[in-house]
Amino acid sequence: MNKIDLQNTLLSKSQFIRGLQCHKSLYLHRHHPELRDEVSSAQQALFQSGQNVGEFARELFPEGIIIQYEGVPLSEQIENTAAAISGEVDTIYEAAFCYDGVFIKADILHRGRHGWELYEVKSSAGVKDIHLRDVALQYHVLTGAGLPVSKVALVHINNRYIRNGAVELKKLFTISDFTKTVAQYREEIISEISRQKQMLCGGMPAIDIGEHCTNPYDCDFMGYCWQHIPLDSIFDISGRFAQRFDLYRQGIVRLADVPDDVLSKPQRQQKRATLEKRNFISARGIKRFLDSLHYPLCFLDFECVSFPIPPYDGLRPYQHIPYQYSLHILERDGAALQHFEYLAEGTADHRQSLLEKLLRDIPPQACVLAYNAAYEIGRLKDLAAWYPAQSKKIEAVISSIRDLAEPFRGRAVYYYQMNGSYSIKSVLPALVPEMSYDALDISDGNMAMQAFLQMMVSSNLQEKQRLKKALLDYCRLDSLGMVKIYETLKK
DNA sequence: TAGTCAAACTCCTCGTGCCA
DNA sequence: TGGCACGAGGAGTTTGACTA
Repeated sequence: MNKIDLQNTLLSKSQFIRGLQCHKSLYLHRHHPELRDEVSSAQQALFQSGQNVGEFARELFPEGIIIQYEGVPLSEQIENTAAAISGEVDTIYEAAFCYDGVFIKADILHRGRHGWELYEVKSSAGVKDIHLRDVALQYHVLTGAGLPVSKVALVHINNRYIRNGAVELKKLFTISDFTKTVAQYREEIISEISRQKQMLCGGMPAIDIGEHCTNPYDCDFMGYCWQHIPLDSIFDISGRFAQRFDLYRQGIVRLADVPDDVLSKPQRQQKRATLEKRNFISARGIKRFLDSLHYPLCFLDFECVSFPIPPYDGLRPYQHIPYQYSLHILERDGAALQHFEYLAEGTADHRQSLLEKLLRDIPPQACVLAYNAAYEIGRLKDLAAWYPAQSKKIEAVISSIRDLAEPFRGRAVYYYQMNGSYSIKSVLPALVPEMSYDALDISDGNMAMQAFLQMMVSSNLQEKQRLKKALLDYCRLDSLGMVKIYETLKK
């Protein structure tokens, strides 16, 4: 979008939504965009996936024209939209309008029997309150600009749809009619636009941090607004802690000042461990867990990818598809560690070959350890449903799975460096400081998913090899990290 | 973005004790 | 015996943390 044009436009739709969440965020976005937090690559990937859904949904109303916006001034986009409306065109994608100082782009605009129908596409699996305000704003602008609007609808993913053959758009997407609902928001939208315009003409609004910083979205300026929060604050307390902001407003910010009686038992443990820099270890709890294991021990970690639009038959939207695993095997105490792995290559459906290799790699009668095993169990159950002929073998693996996170979730082991978290990304550096994700190109599952997608589409052989190595390194570290955690527990 | 799980929370039922 | 208050315990719901 043209920057100069944006400055001339008082509000864009995304800015209005931002302002609904917090006026200060909108003010900073307009006057101090340099203070924005860095957007992670994983967030960018998610944003891009949302865009793809929007483009895919256009096929619900095919043969429309698109209002180009790359490098095109806003005024020209609006003129092109007006020309399309007055012509013979029945469907317009990215139609541009401006009214009341607000600029919007409508995902899909379709000429219906009784007027124009507005379809806003969301990649989520359901309708959220913020979506209604989004379309209410668009309705306000469209009708204000003189367009007769007969229908306002939200198009979102139907996550119960199961692909069977070519994607059936009418089943993949749910279209919910909110024509009557948006009218109820009219007064609210008009007064909010006025409030936001007034605010932008003045100084920065004095809005303190609060629940609005993360609801409905994480604010881009948290790094700026939250800089006065010290290390070891009430915001580091993990788990449910509804009084967080009540205490903050009473001036209680430091973890040390939080009264014990408002904390749960694990939270009190976290507070004590953090303040006294001490670890809590229950030898009995560890023994109970270790006694439930037996050799050969398999340490399994899956990496998965998911798409809003299912790429293969039998898949639901956003269902996780395993594309990689790393498996370390310890045959007996003191034996050499064996390693097996699988990484899909190319765009073909690789689920069956992954499953077959996995079932070959896991020895019979093994005890399989996974970290937060519910995730691995879920993927194995999916594989059993996709390939019923293998379901007995898969069920046997599932019944042998033990969760390595158990001693940490149950707080039999708590290191103060874990900061209330029991994820492997917190536990491993605390227990085994020499093992770190920092040195890797890929340091979490989202990055791995993005790298895998890049690897699939990249035509550069060198880049493919680099991504392949990074993916294998990352997944190997997860399962090897589990081995190290197990060894530390044994000590 | 979704799904899963466990913990925390809420709500309800039931038992107990007290009093009139 | 009935009415009320209170607490314990269970069931159901919500939330947060986790995975990708």
